[in-house]
Amino acid sequence: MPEGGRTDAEGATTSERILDAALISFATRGYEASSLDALAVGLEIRKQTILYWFPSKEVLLEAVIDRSAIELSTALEASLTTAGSGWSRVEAVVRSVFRLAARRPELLGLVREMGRLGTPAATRFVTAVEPLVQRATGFLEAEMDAGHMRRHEPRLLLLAIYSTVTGMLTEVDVLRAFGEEPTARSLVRRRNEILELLRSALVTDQA
Amino acid sequence: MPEGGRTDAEGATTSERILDAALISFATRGYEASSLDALAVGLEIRKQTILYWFPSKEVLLEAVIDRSAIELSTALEASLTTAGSGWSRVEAVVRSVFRLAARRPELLGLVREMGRLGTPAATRFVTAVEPLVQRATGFLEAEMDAGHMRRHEPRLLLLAIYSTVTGMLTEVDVLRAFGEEPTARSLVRRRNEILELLRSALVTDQA
DNA sequence: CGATCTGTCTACCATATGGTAAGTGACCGG
DNA sequence: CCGGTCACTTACCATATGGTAGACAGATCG
Repeated sequence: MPEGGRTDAEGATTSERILDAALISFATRGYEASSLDALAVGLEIRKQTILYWFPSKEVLLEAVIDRSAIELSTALEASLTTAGSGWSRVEAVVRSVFRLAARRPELLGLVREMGRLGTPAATRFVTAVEPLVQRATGFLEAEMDAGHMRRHEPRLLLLAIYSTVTGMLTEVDVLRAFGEEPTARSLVRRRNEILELLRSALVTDQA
Repeated sequence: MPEGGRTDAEGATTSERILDAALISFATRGYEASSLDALAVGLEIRKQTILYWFPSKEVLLEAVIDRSAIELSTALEASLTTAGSGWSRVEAVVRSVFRLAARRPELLGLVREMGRLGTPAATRFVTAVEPLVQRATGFLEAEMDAGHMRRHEPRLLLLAIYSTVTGMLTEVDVLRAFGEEPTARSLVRRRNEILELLRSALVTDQA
């Protein structure tokens, strides 16, 4: 009972394949600039098959958002729970975001696209990720109270970290302007730079 | 000799008004999602008037990019030259970016849009801003050599600063998720947070 | 076997898009 | 006062878009 359409050679259902392709297109070209026709051609499928699974383009967007929010939350939630305490935990989360970006760059790209799709799409995403933000700010606050980190407004600090990380991960063209090619080696370099920066900005006792 | 079309009540020529409206639309809705028809309606002008001044949508984009790059460079170049040395100079630049963002948010929005418009649009912008990057990295390197700042890879550091600042300025929806309303008061708060963060990350002797 | 359901397809359609061609009226130098 | 240029307009067009209606093949089931 596949549920989601016929499965292809690799065992992916049709609706999954559509979601994958849509995510990539939305994240790179943007939602409005992505056409169902182009999507269909890329999938070697007729446009109406897309509209069979997702009755409108907007519904497709919502499905993409929901799935991505879950995937993102799961990955981050995991590293937020597992890792140690204090700075090492911040480091673990940043590392896991970079790992995610290397494996599925579209996910980060979609986050970036959220800004453009105002209400209600962005709201939907934001709501889905909200618990994650809560946990993260809670953690930061506790660390500051314990004196392990320099005191900052937790939400603003988180926003700054988020901005820095996603920016350094997604702005490929700006990256090129700064002389960084989008290679795996460069990704590691950027990750280390961010970690260094954050550490010197946050940690009080460099133990 | 106005050069640029008839001047309206406020003395703006037609082509200037088109450029202004296009900048705002490209920056907020995105280039592909902006239609010449919509632009024309907003300006209470016929679409063909737009195509009279800018023979194609792409040419219009290039014009918007060029003008924005100049405006941006001028503003930053000024604060990079005027201000003192060391940390106070970094602070001055960040402050001037925030001032620019308060006055003309579209400019920062367009920078954000660059990523999506791959070659050749992004290249065009990047080339125009290139000298600025050179000056900035040069300055940072000198400060590090002088021991006023913690040592980092200058280009990566600049990229990180850029990411943080533009992120905290442009991601309105994400902002809301973090509980920040896009008000003037919030803007000041975000600016101060960034300055604090950067200072503790960069400055060695807190003099 | 026949009825029904599922997944995909063909055929269309109204609208919006960027762009071409050809006007129209105001101004301007000779 | 008249020919031409400038700024802007109306008329139109090919294409692309999201979406509707309905046919068709294969599986499932009574």
